[in-house]
Amino acid sequence: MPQAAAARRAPEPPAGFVEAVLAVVDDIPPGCVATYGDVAAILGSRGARAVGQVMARYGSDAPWWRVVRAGGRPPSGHAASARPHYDAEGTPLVATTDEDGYRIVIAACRWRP
DNA sequence: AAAATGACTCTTT
DNA sequence: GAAAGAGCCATTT
Repeated sequence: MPQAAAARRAPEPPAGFVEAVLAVVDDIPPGCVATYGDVAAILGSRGARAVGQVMARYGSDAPWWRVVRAGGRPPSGHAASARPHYDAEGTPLVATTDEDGYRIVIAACRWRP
Protein backbone atom coordinates (compact mmCIF):
# COMPACT_ATOMS: atom_id res chain seq x y z
CA MET A 1 0.00 0.00 0.00
CA PRO A 2 1.33 3.39 -0.96
CA GLN A 3 0.33 4.88 2.39
CA ALA A 4 2.98 2.98 4.33
CA ALA A 5 4.91 6.17 4.98
CA ALA A 6 1.80 8.03 6.13
CA ALA A 7 0.86 5.24 8.54
CA ARG A 8 3.67 6.40 10.78
CA ARG A 9 1.40 8.85 12.57
CA ALA A 10 -2.32 9.20 12.97
CA PRO A 11 -4.12 11.94 11.05
CA GLU A 12 -4.89 13.82 14.27
CA PRO A 13 -4.77 17.61 14.44
CA PRO A 14 -1.63 19.08 16.06
CA ALA A 15 -3.57 20.43 19.03
CA GLY A 16 -4.93 16.88 19.48
CA PHE A 17 -1.49 15.79 20.51
CA VAL A 18 -1.96 17.60 23.79
CA GLU A 19 -5.23 15.83 24.49
CA ALA A 20 -3.69 12.53 23.50
CA VAL A 21 -0.83 12.96 25.96
CA LEU A 22 -3.18 14.01 28.74
CA ALA A 23 -5.42 11.03 27.96
CA VAL A 24 -2.53 8.59 28.26
CA VAL A 25 -1.28 10.17 31.47
CA ASP A 26 -4.78 10.08 32.85
CA ASP A 27 -4.91 6.36 32.03
CA ILE A 28 -1.91 5.61 34.18
CA PRO A 29 -3.20 3.91 37.37
CA PRO A 30 -2.03 5.12 40.78
CA GLY A 31 1.17 3.56 42.02
CA CYS A 32 2.40 3.10 38.47
CA VAL A 33 4.53 5.30 36.26
CA ALA A 34 5.41 5.64 32.60
CA THR A 35 8.39 7.22 30.91
CA TYR A 36 8.11 10.15 28.54
CA GLY A 37 9.41 7.93 25.77
CA ASP A 38 6.73 5.34 26.53
CA VAL A 39 3.96 7.91 26.41
CA ALA A 40 5.30 9.22 23.13
CA ALA A 41 5.53 5.66 21.78
CA ILE A 42 1.91 5.01 22.74
CA LEU A 43 0.95 8.03 20.67
CA GLY A 44 3.01 6.68 17.79
CA SER A 45 5.70 9.33 18.14
CA ARG A 46 9.19 9.49 19.56
CA GLY A 47 8.97 13.01 20.83
CA ALA A 48 9.71 12.41 24.46
CA ARG A 49 10.54 16.09 24.65
CA ALA A 50 7.26 17.00 23.06
CA VAL A 51 5.47 15.11 25.83
CA GLY A 52 7.44 17.02 28.43
CA GLN A 53 6.55 20.24 26.70
CA VAL A 54 2.87 19.38 26.85
CA MET A 55 3.17 18.61 30.56
CA ALA A 56 4.92 21.90 31.18
CA ARG A 57 2.13 23.77 29.39
CA TYR A 58 -1.01 21.75 30.12
CA GLY A 59 0.12 19.10 32.60
CA SER A 60 -0.98 21.28 35.49
CA ASP A 61 -4.37 19.54 35.33
CA ALA A 62 -3.01 16.00 34.90
CA PRO A 63 -1.15 13.46 37.09
CA TRP A 64 2.16 14.58 35.62
CA TRP A 65 4.02 12.94 38.51
CA ARG A 66 3.17 9.55 37.01
CA VAL A 67 5.31 10.44 34.04
CA VAL A 68 8.99 10.11 34.76
CA ARG A 69 12.21 10.00 32.81
CA ALA A 70 13.79 6.81 31.51
CA GLY A 71 16.33 6.93 34.35
CA GLY A 72 13.51 6.69 36.90
CA ARG A 73 13.96 10.27 38.00
CA PRO A 74 11.17 12.82 38.37
CA PRO A 75 10.84 15.81 36.03
CA SER A 76 13.63 18.35 36.33
CA GLY A 77 12.94 20.89 39.06
CA HIS A 78 9.84 19.08 40.26
CA ALA A 79 11.31 16.24 42.32
CA ALA A 80 10.26 17.86 45.59
CA SER A 81 6.73 18.43 44.30
CA ALA A 82 6.29 14.89 42.97
CA ARG A 83 7.74 13.07 45.97
CA PRO A 84 4.64 13.49 48.23
CA HIS A 85 2.49 12.25 45.38
CA TYR A 86 4.48 9.01 45.06
CA ASP A 87 4.38 8.56 48.79
CA ALA A 88 0.61 9.02 48.78
CA GLU A 89 0.08 6.55 45.91
CA GLY A 90 2.53 3.98 47.19
CA THR A 91 4.93 4.27 44.28
CA PRO A 92 8.16 2.37 45.06
CA LEU A 93 11.02 4.79 45.55
CA VAL A 94 14.70 4.42 46.28
CA ALA A 95 16.81 6.86 48.26
CA THR A 96 19.65 8.48 46.34
CA THR A 97 22.38 11.00 47.01
CA ASP A 98 21.44 13.18 44.07
CA GLU A 99 19.66 16.50 44.27
CA ASP A 100 16.35 14.73 43.81
CA GLY A 101 17.10 12.62 46.87
CA TYR A 102 15.15 9.69 45.46
CA ARG A 103 14.59 7.58 42.40
CA ILE A 104 11.49 5.79 41.14
CA VAL A 105 11.70 2.02 40.73
CA ILE A 106 10.34 1.88 37.22
CA ALA A 107 11.15 -1.84 37.03
CA ALA A 108 8.54 -2.42 39.76
CA CYS A 109 5.76 -0.11 38.59
CA ARG A 110 6.28 0.63 34.91
CA TRP A 111 2.80 0.96 33.39
CA ARG A 112 2.19 -0.55 29.99
CA PRO A 113 -1.10 -0.24 28.08
C1' DA B 1 7.50 30.89 7.28
C1' DA B 2 11.63 30.12 10.07
C1' DA B 3 14.07 29.84 14.36
C1' DA B 4 14.20 28.85 19.17
C1' DT B 5 12.69 26.33 23.25
C1' DG B 6 12.01 22.36 26.33
C1' DA B 7 9.18 18.50 32.71
C1' DC B 8 13.66 13.67 26.90
C1' DT B 9 16.40 9.45 25.07
C1' DC B 10 20.12 7.03 23.16
C1' DT B 11 24.88 6.04 21.84
C1' DT B 12 29.62 6.90 22.40
C1' DT B 13 33.85 8.47 24.90
C1' DG C 1 30.05 4.21 36.40
C1' DA C 2 29.81 8.97 34.77
C1' DA C 3 29.88 12.64 31.29
C1' DA C 4 29.16 14.60 26.71
C1' DG C 5 27.09 15.07 22.29
C1' DA C 6 23.81 14.37 18.79
C1' DG C 7 19.03 13.18 17.53
C1' DC C 8 13.92 13.62 17.50
C1' DC C 9 9.26 15.78 18.14
C1' DA C 10 5.67 19.37 18.84
C1' DT C 11 4.68 23.98 20.52
C1' DT C 12 5.59 28.85 20.88
C1' DT C 13 7.38 33.39 19.48
